[in-house]
Amino acid sequence: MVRVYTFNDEGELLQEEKDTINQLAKMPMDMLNYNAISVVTNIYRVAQGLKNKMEREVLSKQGLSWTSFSILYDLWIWNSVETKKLAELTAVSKATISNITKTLEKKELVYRKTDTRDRRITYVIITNKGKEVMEDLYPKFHQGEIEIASMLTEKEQKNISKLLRRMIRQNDF
Amino acid sequence: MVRVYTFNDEGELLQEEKDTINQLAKMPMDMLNYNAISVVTNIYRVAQGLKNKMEREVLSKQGLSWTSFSILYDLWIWNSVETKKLAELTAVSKATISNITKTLEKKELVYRKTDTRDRRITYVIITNKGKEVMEDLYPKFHQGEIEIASMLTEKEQKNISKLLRRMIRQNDF
DNA sequence: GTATTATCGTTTCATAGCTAACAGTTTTGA
DNA sequence: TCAAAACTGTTAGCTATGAAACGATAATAC
Repeated sequence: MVRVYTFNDEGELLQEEKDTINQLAKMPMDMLNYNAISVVTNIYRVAQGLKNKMEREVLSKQGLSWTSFSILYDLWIWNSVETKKLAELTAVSKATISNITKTLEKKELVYRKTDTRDRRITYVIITNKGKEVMEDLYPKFHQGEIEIASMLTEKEQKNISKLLRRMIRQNDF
Repeated sequence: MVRVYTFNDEGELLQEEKDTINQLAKMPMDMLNYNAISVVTNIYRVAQGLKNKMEREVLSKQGLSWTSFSILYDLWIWNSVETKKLAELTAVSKATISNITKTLEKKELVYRKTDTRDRRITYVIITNKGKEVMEDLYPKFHQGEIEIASMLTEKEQKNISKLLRRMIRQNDF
């Protein structure tokens, strides 16, 4: 759960940090936007926390990483997806997809198949064993999501989702 | 920017996905908590987006990863920190700290020093070159934070931070 | 119709990240 | 006192991650 700043209990940046930034970065304290710092830091911390929680409590049961699980989930939904499409969907590099697919293939959860017409294209296809793994993991994964979000009321959940989607859209994430 | 679910423009899960989950995971659609799905997915997506943006637009100038930057930031503030403390602060394993510290040492941004009294303890200390790197990077990093958060009003920024901090506290992230 | 260009996936090489094993050091306990 | 236990950091061995180079294939241009 990597984080940059140190906050106190009220979510305020420590005075010592403010002073250091002021002196060392030659940035007067009134040039620092504390709200922006807080938004970015807290989003990242929650994201890392939930990734770690899921990998530790759910995905480790099947020896899968978050990204492996994401890819296997896509294949569970779509059955067969081109390597290139997987890279776009999960927004990791094609090299990473290549590696992860290799790992999933070693576990016999997926297999590869070259397109017969355009032989540059490779499809990745989920196996029955892969489907069984997802049938086992998905309900537990979703339970984890519910737990994590349960710290907010339904209204708050809708609200935070709306704000996050705006950030995604306008920042082109 | 790894993500699991596919949403349409309104932030709704695709019907095809609902059906698949329903059939394959034997989870009736009314057992799925869409708000929880949305919260978790969108938080993760924003986090990955901001990490990628920072690494691409800011940190790559000095060849630093997000975690390397976090560690160097801590050292910039505190000057000298024990390896063990760095692992706690950044919440990565001590093995990772060992590796990253080695990389930072190779770049001459930090150096190590063994405690003279308790020789099990190793301090990591920032060099002048490390400080110069932070003086260069930090203002650009903070500018990136401001940009990302600027998609929200000040009131929304305060609100989302409050909700995220509650998730951090109650989930023990 | 062939040469150039574009596309796709893998490989290579580097860092990041984890768990487990290890080595050295200090503390504890009887 | 000194052997056992606890602590700290590194190493070993694995997967994940990306950029760049590469090899194979297909599309384009002339």
